[in-house]
Amino acid sequence: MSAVDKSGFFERVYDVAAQIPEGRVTSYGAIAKYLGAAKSARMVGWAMSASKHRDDVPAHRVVNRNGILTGKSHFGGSNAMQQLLEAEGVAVKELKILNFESIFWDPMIELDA
DNA sequence: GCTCTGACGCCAT
DNA sequence: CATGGCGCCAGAG
Repeated sequence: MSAVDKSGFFERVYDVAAQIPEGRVTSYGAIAKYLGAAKSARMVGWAMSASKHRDDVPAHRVVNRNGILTGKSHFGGSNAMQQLLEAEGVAVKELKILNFESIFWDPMIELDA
């Protein structure tokens, strides 16, 4: 019995998100694709909303395909998401991650799918 | 049991 | 180049 039960779709998303290194970011689509559901990027973001009560899931490190903090609105209503990213060394400009490609963490590569 | 919505992504216009 | 609509899967009403 592991600390994380990967019985459902949520747990799978949490497992990947939890492996995102500090100062790095990934996209919903990248995680979705890694899970085998490339077209279900929405499910990933949706799962994240349910992960708000989880400290193991750094949802602030997950952004959309454009590197924009789309979920910022769900992050307490303030710019908390951007603050968290900048605190980790991620440059963010107007909810847009700078050098997004440089800090992009792809599970398909890092986890070697 | 059916319908609507939803932290996205890509194609069409 | 910008805007809109459809598709995907799963939970909640």
